[in-house]
Amino acid sequence: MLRREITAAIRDAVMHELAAVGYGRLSIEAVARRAGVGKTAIYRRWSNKLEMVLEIVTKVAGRKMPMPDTGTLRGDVEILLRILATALQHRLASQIIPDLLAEAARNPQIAETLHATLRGYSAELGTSLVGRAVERGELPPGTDPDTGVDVVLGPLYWRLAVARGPVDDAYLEHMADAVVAGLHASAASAVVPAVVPGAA
Amino acid sequence: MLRREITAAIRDAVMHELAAVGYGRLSIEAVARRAGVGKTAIYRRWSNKLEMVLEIVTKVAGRKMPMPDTGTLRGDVEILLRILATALQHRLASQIIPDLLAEAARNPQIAETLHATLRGYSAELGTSLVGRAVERGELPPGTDPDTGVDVVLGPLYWRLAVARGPVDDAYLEHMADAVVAGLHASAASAVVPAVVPGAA
DNA sequence: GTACGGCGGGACGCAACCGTAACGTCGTCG
DNA sequence: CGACGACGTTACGGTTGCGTCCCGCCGTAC
Repeated sequence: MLRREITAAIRDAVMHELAAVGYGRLSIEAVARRAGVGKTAIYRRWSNKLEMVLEIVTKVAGRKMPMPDTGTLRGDVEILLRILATALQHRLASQIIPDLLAEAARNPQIAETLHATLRGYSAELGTSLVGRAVERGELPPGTDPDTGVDVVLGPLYWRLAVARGPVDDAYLEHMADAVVAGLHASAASAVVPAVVPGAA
Repeated sequence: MLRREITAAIRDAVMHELAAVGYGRLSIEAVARRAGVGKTAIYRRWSNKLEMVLEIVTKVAGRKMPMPDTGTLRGDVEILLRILATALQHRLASQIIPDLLAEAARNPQIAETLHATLRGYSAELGTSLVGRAVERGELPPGTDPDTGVDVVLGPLYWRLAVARGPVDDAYLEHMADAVVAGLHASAASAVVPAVVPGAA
């Protein structure tokens, strides 16, 4: 029976170590040191650095993201931006996420795991955000949810994770306006003809 | 007199090694091996892994980005998206850029160098793209160039470097429409009052 | 009370790198 | 021709990490 507190300590140490040195430099010994644990305890649970990191990260990332329905597209977008901004400003997340994304560019197994998770979020987000807007009549049917997700998440991710610029309330407000306008425009320009019932 | 061909071989090897294993795992010995060069030749040029990478990367990134003036905001945006899409799909760039960005999150010196370069591009882009649109009357005066840059670059970066989804001509067209709309909206919602001469 | 199993600690042999130093080679300049 | 300097090679001692093994400790279940 593996002791839970030990497992928890290891998970915690992995996340911090990941943030501190990145996946490439992460060593089992450093994790053990930080967790105050013997290497044995780690190898008893996972057989690989890769396996260990993937299991731990997916377990963390698997937590459901809240996706409230505010009743308007603008409201949904704004709340989503706020959630994302908060998440991306957490110390651990802001270091681990870009690191794993970079690592995914060269490790197929990490890429698969990461992008599966991301696809999950995106799909959920696309259907709930764009889908509900379509139902409300705020966006035309046939709007592409994927493109919509890019428009919503891209700018804020760029600012927070790439440019590392400041984000305040006013910025989020303006961005929400811009995003909603962008959604309308991308929907309008997507000349995907609606399915006409009975047509050949 | 250090031999140029050797220096060039080392530069090349560093870029490839950076793409293959990332900054964290990059070793001088591996660079020397790949370049077909002795370690001595490397230490004769740089004293550090950090110094070496920074010098090489900034030299590569320092190449001027073409920023044509098409006469319309829509045209400028579209051509910019095409340039960015091409750049981000290059094998080396698509692996090195995210890697260094992730590394920047924990190495102040890399962060400083990278963000200085990025600020340079952004400033140039903001003044030329947004600035010219303002001069033409396509955007209201007082439009924030920084927010504009986020709106323009963010979505495409997200799709190419994060979600790793496909990008074709149609996508770029829709995205250009969305971005232009977003720029208008963010400009309109930015209630930065124009400076009234003579006001208190 | 005894057997069991997870635990930390420590040591193992092996491999990769670090940064430096001492060679001998080769092209170039004078 | 001779000196010089950049080069590749090899070796150095030292560090770090790997994955495995054994030890003695300790709580729990029987």
